[in-house]
Amino acid sequence: MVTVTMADVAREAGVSPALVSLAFRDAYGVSATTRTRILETARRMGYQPNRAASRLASKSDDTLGVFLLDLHNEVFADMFDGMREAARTAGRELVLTVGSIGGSLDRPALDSLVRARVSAVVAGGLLLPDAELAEYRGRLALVSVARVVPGFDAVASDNVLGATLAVEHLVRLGHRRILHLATPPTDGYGGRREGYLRSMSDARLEPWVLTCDYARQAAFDLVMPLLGPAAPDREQPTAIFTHNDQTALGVLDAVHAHRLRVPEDISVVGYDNTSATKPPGVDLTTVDLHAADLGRRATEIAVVRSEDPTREPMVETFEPSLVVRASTAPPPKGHLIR
Amino acid sequence: MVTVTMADVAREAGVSPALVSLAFRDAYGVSATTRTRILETARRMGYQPNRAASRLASKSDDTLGVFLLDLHNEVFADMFDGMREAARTAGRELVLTVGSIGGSLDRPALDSLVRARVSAVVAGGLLLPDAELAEYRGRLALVSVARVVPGFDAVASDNVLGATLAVEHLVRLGHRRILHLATPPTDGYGGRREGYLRSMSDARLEPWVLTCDYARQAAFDLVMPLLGPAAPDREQPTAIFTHNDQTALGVLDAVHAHRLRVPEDISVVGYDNTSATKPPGVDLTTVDLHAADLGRRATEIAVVRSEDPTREPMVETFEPSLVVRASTAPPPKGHLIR
DNA sequence: ATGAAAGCGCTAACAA
DNA sequence: TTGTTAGCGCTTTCAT
Repeated sequence: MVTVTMADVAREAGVSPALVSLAFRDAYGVSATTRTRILETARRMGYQPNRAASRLASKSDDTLGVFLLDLHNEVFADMFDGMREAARTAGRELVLTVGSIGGSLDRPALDSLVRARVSAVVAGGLLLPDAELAEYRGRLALVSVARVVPGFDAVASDNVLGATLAVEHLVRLGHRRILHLATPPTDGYGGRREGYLRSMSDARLEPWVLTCDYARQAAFDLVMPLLGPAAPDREQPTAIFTHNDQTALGVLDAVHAHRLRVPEDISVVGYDNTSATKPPGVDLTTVDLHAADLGRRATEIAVVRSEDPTREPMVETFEPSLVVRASTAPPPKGHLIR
Repeated sequence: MVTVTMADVAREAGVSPALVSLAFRDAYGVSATTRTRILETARRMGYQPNRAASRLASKSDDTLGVFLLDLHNEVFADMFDGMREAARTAGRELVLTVGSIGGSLDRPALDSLVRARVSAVVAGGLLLPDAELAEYRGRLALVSVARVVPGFDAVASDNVLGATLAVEHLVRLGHRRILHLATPPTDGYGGRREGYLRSMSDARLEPWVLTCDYARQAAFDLVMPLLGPAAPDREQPTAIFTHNDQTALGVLDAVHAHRLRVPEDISVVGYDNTSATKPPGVDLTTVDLHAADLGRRATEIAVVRSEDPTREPMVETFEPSLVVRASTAPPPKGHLIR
């Protein structure tokens, strides 16, 4: 591979390397004509600055790191859209690392970003416990998206509110046996479960929580046995509220597998409002996390943070909203009378 | 942010920086005891090597770049799974860049990888024309996934075969009016369209091709007017074969919106075998691209390539396979008699 | 407006 | 087995 260096460009353009550097970062003090000549020469030679070298030489670095938990969950694609938009606006580059559903890749991914010496990291879907994340304090400027991590910046969403909106919607429709598929207990993600429990209690209803992995298949496997005709009638939920859309889709899969109808036989509410919930065939009622907005705002904060690493951590909280679609309706008559 | 350097660790461990460097890359010639002491000290201090510095100092770099077209399309998540597995096996780090559906971000993303001076790039879903990619020859070691790019390594899939499998399956079921939703004409992605045209011709059927963007919504919008009762009967397809799963899902959306049934009223075949096609409610017949396998193999080749940038470009071609599910059946009787 | 020179944190000979 | 030294390709004073 032929690699063009700044010195090559300088020689070709008949100037000093320093001037090329200045021209590329359009600093003041380079005459317009020389600048154009330098840039033109560089373009002709296919020169791209060596980022490793510039990062090393300059104290400040303009690239931001991104961590996303799982590419198979579209909510992270939504977040990324927002991040990219904000990065573009701020003129920052983004380097992406990816975790995995179990959370076992959180650490390797973050360490990789530490090694890359990015000026700040925007992280969506971190699963590492607060205590372990604390080890990164002072070593990595981190902005957490959709989860509050003590000691770090965060752009959060009011999950308690989101769950409350969902449950109250179902209660208002007349549901009483509302099952909640909750995340495995992980630091920072308890809000949806908590909001569910609180709203159920407020409505004087008995809570029913099952813990469920993030994957569609996991929800399917978990719910299948609950819906069979074999299951005792009173145990059948009339509505299921899940902690994310993936699992809601898994629930729909199970419902369809039993040849039951949504919402006539059972109502389903998801969380995240990913695009897969929108199509006519799905039409899922869900809580909109506003993932792109969270990602955008978190990135803006990361920019600020990278310019001033010392200021106090800031936490901004967004409000989710309920998107009512066709997957929710009053429960079947038998259940209403009860 | 406190940043620990190699010199810090060396001082603390009472050795020279060079020895720390050796210890970290567990080279021969460092006594076991010193190595453990060094590593232990480093761990205690939270030291992570500065990758910018090591990349600069060493000619060879062990990180691979990844380009993925679009995070909203799960086929790229599948590819990435394979890439990551291979990278892990080879002990390489991965840095990810993301493009966008229109292809307008291909260049910025690739340039970013050039600036990062990664040793090789594995690219899935490149949309840049062959001629423009040619500019990167000699400047970027590129392994293209699922597309052949002249002058570069590639792990391709036999798209002509894939389309043939799909069409022959439909023809065998008795379909005659088979619509194909093809990609916009882009270098390297003509195979599916070509395979469709050839198989239709072989079956003495009239081809019917509409060009359709990659997105689910685009397919929905395109197909909606074709399925309405208002549409002249003879113009209604009995089967639709799409260039990817996203668009197939869009077709299903449109079919459902018209309250038509799959496969009784119309058959649908997708392409990619992403996980969203598998659930009971979807159960889409599709061509399996084996995306993870492609990604894995491409990454293995990238490793080889980065160790020997001079060898001839190699192209490996995988065979797709047809996954028959519930979205295909013989056409409605009326059409059979015709 | 431009150039010279030092140094960022590492690696890679070469010495010891 | 360990230390010394000279860069890697940039940025950044400081001169000119």
